[in-house]
Amino acid sequence: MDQPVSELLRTRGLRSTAQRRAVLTALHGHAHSTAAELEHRIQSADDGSGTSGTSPRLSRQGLYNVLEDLSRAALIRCIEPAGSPARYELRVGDNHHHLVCRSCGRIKDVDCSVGRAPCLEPGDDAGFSIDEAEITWWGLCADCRPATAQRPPRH
Amino acid sequence: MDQPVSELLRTRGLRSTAQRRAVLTALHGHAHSTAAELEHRIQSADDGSGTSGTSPRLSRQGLYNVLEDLSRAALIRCIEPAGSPARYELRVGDNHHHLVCRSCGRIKDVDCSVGRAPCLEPGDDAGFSIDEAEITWWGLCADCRPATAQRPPRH
DNA sequence: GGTCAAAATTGACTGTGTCAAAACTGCCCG
DNA sequence: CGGGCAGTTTTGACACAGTCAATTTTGACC
Repeated sequence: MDQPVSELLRTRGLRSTAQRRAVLTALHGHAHSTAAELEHRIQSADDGSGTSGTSPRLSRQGLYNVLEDLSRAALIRCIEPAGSPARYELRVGDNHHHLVCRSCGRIKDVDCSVGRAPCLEPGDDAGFSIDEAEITWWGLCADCRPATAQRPPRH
Repeated sequence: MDQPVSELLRTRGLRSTAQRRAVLTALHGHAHSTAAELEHRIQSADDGSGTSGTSPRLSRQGLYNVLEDLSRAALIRCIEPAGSPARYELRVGDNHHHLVCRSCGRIKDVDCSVGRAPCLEPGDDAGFSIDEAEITWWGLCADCRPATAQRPPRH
């Protein structure tokens, strides 16, 4: 089960190391993890696969190195919502966007209707050559919204 | 010349203090300043107005308090582009967006064609009640773009 | 299996921002 | 026009996220 991950790494010109495999598998099913969350998930448990893949030791610096290498290889993507440490996800290359709850910080992916970056053009590009439009929607998720606002007020 | 600022503060329910006036005036002509930049600008010089307004002492904590108070009063706005400390600006309430240079960090305002938040709706709001769409365009400014890319390639 | 560049670890360190308690000061009131 | 006090600011310690540089370890090719 680790074989595909190893090959994925090598096809991107990266060595297959236990640390890199661990970060990639730790991200499965845990989109938008912070570095600290990944660190805990990797250090305090095996990778949950039940197979031979036990977790390696992983230093903080090592984690940051891995995250940068994987980002540069476009195997993961990093987002930095205001007020949050950097978060990482496996969804890459589809130029999707994010919905963030102002209260609990929950993050939801939002498909990009255009699909490729930049999906949106500014009215005036001020001479920039733009390669990406990053969109973050802010609001309250269903759980955090006060009951009185669950339905839009009718005035 | 300080009178209007004082009144502005009071009309928003905030006391007019030397520190708050200094932050507001330090932001004039210096949009997208970081807290550190404001701190230096206020501590190391008078306010540049040439009038009686000399700068007060301002502690770091005091600066952060002021920035939070002014933000809550909607007198300033805070943005946090990925990879940058928080930045502050006086343009408020027009739901404008930002263009950021990946190389030098230069930030340009981009008018919002819709004008009021949220100017954009996600395809699926996942049950959130959305109040703002924050858009950041990423690219290279004219100064940072390599010469060969100054004109779009013609293939 | 040997070799060596690539990758990981170690430990100190920086920048940005926060907490809590004490001191100060605008501004209202008499 | 001076007292009083809630609202502000200062002080100093601290936390968090991330970075730097030097050393050690390791993956993968021969």
